[in-house]
Amino acid sequence: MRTHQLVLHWIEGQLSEGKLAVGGRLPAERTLAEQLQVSRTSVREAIRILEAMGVVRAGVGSGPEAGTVVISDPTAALGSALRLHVATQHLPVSDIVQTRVLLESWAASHARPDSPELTGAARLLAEMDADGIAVDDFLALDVRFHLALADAAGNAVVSAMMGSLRESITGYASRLTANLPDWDATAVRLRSEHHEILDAIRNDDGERAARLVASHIEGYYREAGVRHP
Amino acid sequence: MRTHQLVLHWIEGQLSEGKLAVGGRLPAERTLAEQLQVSRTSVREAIRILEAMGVVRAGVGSGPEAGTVVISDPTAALGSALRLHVATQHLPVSDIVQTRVLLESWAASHARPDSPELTGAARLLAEMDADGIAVDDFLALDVRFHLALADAAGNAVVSAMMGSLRESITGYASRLTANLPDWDATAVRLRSEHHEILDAIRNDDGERAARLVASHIEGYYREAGVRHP
DNA sequence: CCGCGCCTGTGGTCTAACCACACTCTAGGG
DNA sequence: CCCTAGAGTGTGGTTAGACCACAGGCGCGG
Repeated sequence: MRTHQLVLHWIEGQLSEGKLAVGGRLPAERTLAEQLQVSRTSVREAIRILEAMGVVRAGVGSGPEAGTVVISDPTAALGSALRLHVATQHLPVSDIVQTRVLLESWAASHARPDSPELTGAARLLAEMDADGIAVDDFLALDVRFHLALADAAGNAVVSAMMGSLRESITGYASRLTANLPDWDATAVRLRSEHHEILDAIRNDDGERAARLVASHIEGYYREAGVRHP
Repeated sequence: MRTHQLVLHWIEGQLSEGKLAVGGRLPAERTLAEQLQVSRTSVREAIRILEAMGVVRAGVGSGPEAGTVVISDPTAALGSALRLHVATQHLPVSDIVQTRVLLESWAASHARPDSPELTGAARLLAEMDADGIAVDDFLALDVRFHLALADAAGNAVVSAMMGSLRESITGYASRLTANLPDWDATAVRLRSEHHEILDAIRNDDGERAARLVASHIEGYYREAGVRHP
């Protein structure tokens, strides 16, 4: 076993045993290196991996923002991993879109009508209704709206996966707008579809919401010229 | 931006531009460090992250197995990320199981009856029917059977996510068997359910297959005493 | 012609030093 | 007495240079 993996396992063990929890701090790199009888280099490699996985955050200086503290940001890890694999062209974008439809339909049909996330979603829709909103701003709000819907279903894994799927194709989706024949017309349609989806969820009609979400997403990509299997 | 991120972006750029593809080799660490005008340490930190993400594999010595070569193993990345976050107890196991049901039902209903993966799945079932098979061997085959079903749907993202979900709770699932009142009886039931699922897929009855898969998984966890939302 | 070592280049690890940063303490002046 | 400017301390960030184990390739000797 390589040295940094030893450090990794030690930290994972501390997490599993509850000796290290979200918000807690790892020992300083030099201290940890001495404790585990390895070099600081190896400790740092392990911490880098944990950082990339969204498990810790490293901060310089001193004070509350400093040191290596345990966080929990699964979305970051999954997102960058997916993005990299999309770059290797071993994860087709069409598969990502298809998975997104699957997850998001499920979330829509399981979203709780009275969840606070839906209130946030409604606020986002109001912002998107503003006149003369820029395309990029609209898309940013759109992402947040869809994530809010996913969160409303109350499944952390589905939320994280949804977020990571979106993150991994953000650049791609934004380039897609160039393919649209008439952005303004599309924006009008997207707005009304958003409202329909939200209404369906609030009326506790999960099945309809799921159908609407699926056709909403697939319709967008079809209009932008993406093939679906 | 930190130094290792610069290296990371450079490599990701090479991947996106197609100058680096699966099977290709990265320049040697010392060479890359000189090219990018950074220290070898920083290069190594970037490579460690890519390795953890399942994007490269590092091998010592010389020959075909040596050097840092580009691979594509999204499952590894997602799996270890999920496992770590489960360790932080910010991803409830019940959410993972629920997501697994969602993905696997979808896969069962979209699996192509004539796909080669199903032949492999059938072979796995035959192995599981062997008399006196050890519990751990049975479970290992079970994992492979379910993954084969997921692969049969032909969506790389769903396959990777399924694999990572299974990996992240392997240890957990194996501990669960201790909760079962009568393993032998359970094993008999699981075997017959597996055959039913496979038959449904082969008869092109995706809807039935999805239902069977869902109750198969949920039934197992219920019997082992796991609560579902 | 074959086989045994040396050579080379790879990643793996370690040490030791320096930097930038941000808080904390302290000594000095008002 | 209070406030402020400075030194002090501990954090991660980065670098240079050295050594190790490994595995294939090459050349020399049998």
